[in-house]
Amino acid sequence: MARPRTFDTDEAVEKAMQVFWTHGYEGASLPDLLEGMGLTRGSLYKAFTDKKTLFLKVLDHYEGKAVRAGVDLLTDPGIPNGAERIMAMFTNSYRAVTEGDQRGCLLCTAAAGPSTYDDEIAEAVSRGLGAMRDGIDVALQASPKHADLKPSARRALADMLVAQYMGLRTMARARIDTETLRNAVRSVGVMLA
Amino acid sequence: MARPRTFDTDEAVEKAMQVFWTHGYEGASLPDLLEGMGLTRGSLYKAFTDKKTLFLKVLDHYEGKAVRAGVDLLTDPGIPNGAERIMAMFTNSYRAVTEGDQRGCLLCTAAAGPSTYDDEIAEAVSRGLGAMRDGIDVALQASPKHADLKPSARRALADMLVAQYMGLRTMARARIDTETLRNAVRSVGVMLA
DNA sequence: ATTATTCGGAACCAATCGGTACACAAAGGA
DNA sequence: TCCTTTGTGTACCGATTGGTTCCGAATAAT
Repeated sequence: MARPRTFDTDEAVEKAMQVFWTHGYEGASLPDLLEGMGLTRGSLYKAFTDKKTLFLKVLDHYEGKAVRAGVDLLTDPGIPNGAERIMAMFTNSYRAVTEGDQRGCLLCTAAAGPSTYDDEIAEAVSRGLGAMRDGIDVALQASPKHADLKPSARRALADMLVAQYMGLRTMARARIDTETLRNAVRSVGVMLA
Repeated sequence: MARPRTFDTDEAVEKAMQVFWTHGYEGASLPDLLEGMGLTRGSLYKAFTDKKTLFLKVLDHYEGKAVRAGVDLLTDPGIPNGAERIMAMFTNSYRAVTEGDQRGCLLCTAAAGPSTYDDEIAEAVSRGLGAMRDGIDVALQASPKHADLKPSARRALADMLVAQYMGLRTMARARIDTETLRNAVRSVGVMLA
């Protein structure tokens, strides 16, 4: 009954995510997005309403992909010791940098940027970080050294580790030297050991 | 021999800092800055060359003021236990939020933003964070529990604490609930105790 | 008083911003 | 086949961006 889309919406969101991830929300211009997504203004606005709505979709996508991957790792029973799962998460972040990815974490970049003045973005960021916190909490329950912490204390430790994660990834984005990042990760390991 | 400035440069930089602190580098428009600083385009460009140069000046000013205050606290012999100094720094950050200041840390915002693509800004951010790290390192030397760590391990712990600080302040900027921030600070206290 | 010099202010600039309007293309239902 | 509906592409929009130019005003040295 009507002309079908010639592009895949999910693919387009995925590509938009790459653009936002690199340039940040405000730093990504419409032309940047159009080129990265491989479509024209008409299509973008028809399918995604406007830039902010697209960004919210991208944040959802990021949660369902990057955050989800992290949570999967944090809850992976294949690694019996939960502290090791947490360390794997931090080590992965470090390795991303050494392998050339200095974009940090999209959620963290959004936290420092548009979530300051936009409630919906702030809410999405908060949701994503909350998911990470819960994942860490589950991992801590599987850590011999932390399993019998009081739930409130364990949860507080998880909050601290989320902050640690954010700081680490923000430092990566600022191109802080890898030695410093390595040190920070190492110290987290000492703390959890 | 020539007409003198009718405004004080340091005062102008201080006011510019407030604007950048609130809106971030890219988010602060020229009109924002002009209004906040109380001068016109002609004066601003005559005195500060351009927006980026002004921002670098602002970062210097921030280092000489906010960062310096933090380092002073971290090295304050009036608090004999260095771990307590560090906790005072984190507690101050938390209190800033409860008192209504959700702007976070200018350095951290710059880290997530323009330092990604501008080398000079990245360098200034790195320098400021390095100063904090050194301050924390000094504090750790004055902590009975950490004084006899190997210097490399102590330094690594300081790096971790800087990341923790960045994460905490970035979360504050994203308006994460104060309970979470409180938890994170509390856990840092447990770790250092 | 004259002059050299810099300041402050406003007009102005091209470029870019996010977003809209509209004509055309494509597809399925009648 | 025609018509309705929706996607696509392009031209266009006003607003805003950071930055420049230029002129009158102010000041200090001569």
